[in-house]
Amino acid sequence: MINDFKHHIDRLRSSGLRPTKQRLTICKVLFDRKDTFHFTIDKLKKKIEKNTKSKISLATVYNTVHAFKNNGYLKEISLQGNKTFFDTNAKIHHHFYDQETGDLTDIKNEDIQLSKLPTVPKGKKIKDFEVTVSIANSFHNQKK
Amino acid sequence: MINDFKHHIDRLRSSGLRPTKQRLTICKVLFDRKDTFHFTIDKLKKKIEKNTKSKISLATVYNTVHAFKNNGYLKEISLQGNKTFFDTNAKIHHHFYDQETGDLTDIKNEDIQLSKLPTVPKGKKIKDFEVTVSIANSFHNQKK
DNA sequence: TTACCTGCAAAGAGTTTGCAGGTAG
DNA sequence: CTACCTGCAAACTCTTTGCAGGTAA
Repeated sequence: MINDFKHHIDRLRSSGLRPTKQRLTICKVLFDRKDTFHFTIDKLKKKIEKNTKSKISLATVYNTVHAFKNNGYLKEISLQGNKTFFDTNAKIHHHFYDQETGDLTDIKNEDIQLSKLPTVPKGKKIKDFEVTVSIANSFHNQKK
Repeated sequence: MINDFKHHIDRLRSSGLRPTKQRLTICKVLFDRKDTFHFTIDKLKKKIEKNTKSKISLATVYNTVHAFKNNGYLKEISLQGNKTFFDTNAKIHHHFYDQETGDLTDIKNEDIQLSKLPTVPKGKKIKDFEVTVSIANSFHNQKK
């Protein structure tokens, strides 16, 4: 369904974001796919440039990703390390994190179950929760 | 029990780490306390300098914290954002993360319960898992 | 004496910001 | 026309690295 941007245009407008060429490209890369997509800003920028065979400004990618996150299109993932990952699946779900390769994969919601959640501090409300399961090869020494 | 470093010296030696003045100071700040301590490298450096009224090199704090982490004295916490937090509680446990203040507090192990863990990819083993519960004031708008 | 450790400064990686020019409505 | 958006470059923050001098064993 090439050049079918209507859906994306409507969504952007409904969030008060102008449907610019760059934003529509980003929407296409992020959301016109079956699988969920885990990415860093840099990886996304490279993917866009590969797909479109043209350049996009880093600042634009940052701005757009943050706008999409603030509007609930994307979710930022909690991870060790100082790289920021985002996920096109904005619903509550969980991840395997491979300590050796850095790979991130979704855990299907039915494959993990919290039977008890703690009571939250007074005046606060649970906004989200996230389980990260760190994995490695069986022979891996965790100390390094 | 001021100046009682024996316990720390023994532990450092058993990990192949020389018990230097700086490392003992860091041990004292991190482990001679009842409560668990959540910190960034920078926060730890400032705390050390306040306690000892003298300077310590940033590189030394980094080196030491990483050595302690690799030897299992400390645990790195999975969080959103690009700041690295460590925890003096190296056992499996979980956190509340306050989206507004950035505060991190422990969730007691008995207050949270996973009744089901997913099967891991072939050849891999679970090394750790961590639940992060994001909280905010009840009137907080998650989109910002 | 030798291997390891510390401190300093420089370099690196990732992210944010300021602003001039461009574009959607 | 006006507010918003993009691209560039500079600035910032956090982390890592190289190396000379110092210290534990």
